[in-house]
Amino acid sequence: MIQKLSEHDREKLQESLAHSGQKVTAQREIVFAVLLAKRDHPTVEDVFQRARESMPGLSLATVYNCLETFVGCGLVRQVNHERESTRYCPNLAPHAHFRDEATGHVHDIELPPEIIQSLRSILPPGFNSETIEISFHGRSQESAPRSTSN
Amino acid sequence: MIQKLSEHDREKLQESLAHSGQKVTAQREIVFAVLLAKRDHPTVEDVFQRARESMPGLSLATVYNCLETFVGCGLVRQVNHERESTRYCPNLAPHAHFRDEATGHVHDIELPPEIIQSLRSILPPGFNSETIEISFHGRSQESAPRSTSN
DNA sequence: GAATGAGTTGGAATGATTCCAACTTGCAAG
DNA sequence: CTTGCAAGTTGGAATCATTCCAACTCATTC
Repeated sequence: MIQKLSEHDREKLQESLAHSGQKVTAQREIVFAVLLAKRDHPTVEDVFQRARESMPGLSLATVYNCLETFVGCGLVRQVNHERESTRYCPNLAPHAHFRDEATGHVHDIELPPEIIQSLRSILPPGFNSETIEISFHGRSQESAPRSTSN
Repeated sequence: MIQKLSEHDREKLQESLAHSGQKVTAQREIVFAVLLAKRDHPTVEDVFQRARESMPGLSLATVYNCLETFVGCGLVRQVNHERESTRYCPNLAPHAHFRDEATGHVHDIELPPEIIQSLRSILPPGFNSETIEISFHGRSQESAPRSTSN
């Protein structure tokens, strides 16, 4: 069961939505809360399942709508990997993604500003980029058994 | 109509396929030739249309099969952008992609090795990345009218 | 020249996403 | 109030890229 939004998060939601002429609804609150509660880059289906625990009547279409709305007003980012289901991420700081091919998990990798700068600098003249997406693909030790010595 | 493969390209095809125990077929030759002929990151459907001009009986399933085979033996790369159709790219040098949101075109951006190095260096310990994908998203001046003064 | 196996084929199946028309809700104007 | 509107929600149908599958082709080997 998902916790209600903190006052702070509700305000963020309210402001971002208002900014593009939209309203806070019960469904949007829950979907947003689900995203904040477990930042494991859930798919639409994941969000749907989790949100339904708090609101059994919620429909899948609404989850799609809410997520699209959030992306539109800059509250969350989409994360695509190959042709798999789209995942969603409420981390707004500039970051890359690391996709563990063993587990399928996605991890955020912080992106230092100088890297972003140097990436921009490799664009030939005449190319203006608004967004840069970086994704690593490999294996991490997350699922490997931890050394038992500590 | 697609030109036949050069001797050099046919050899590359033959070797890469042989390397993973597969054979050169007429269909694979044509599909490969299509990729080399126009490096505009075609979709499967694009490749299908172009290849059919030379081989009208070719089936879409075969184009999917050929492209998958090529990816498997390292002859071409897949390029995904959001949830659009997968595109294919025979440029094997390390490069990023720039996606022009006005035209939908994809451009290759050369990636200097030191950038790749510095990107690898931001991964926390325990993360081993085999591949890094970088895609820019914005507008280029490709379709803007050139200055008429030169 | 029959058997084998890789490759090809067309059509059916899948699965994520989008579309749509009906329904609900909150609110503002009469 | 209560009527009407606009925004949001809903479930189911439609879409579309991709995958699956079983039948077929073809070159090779015994």
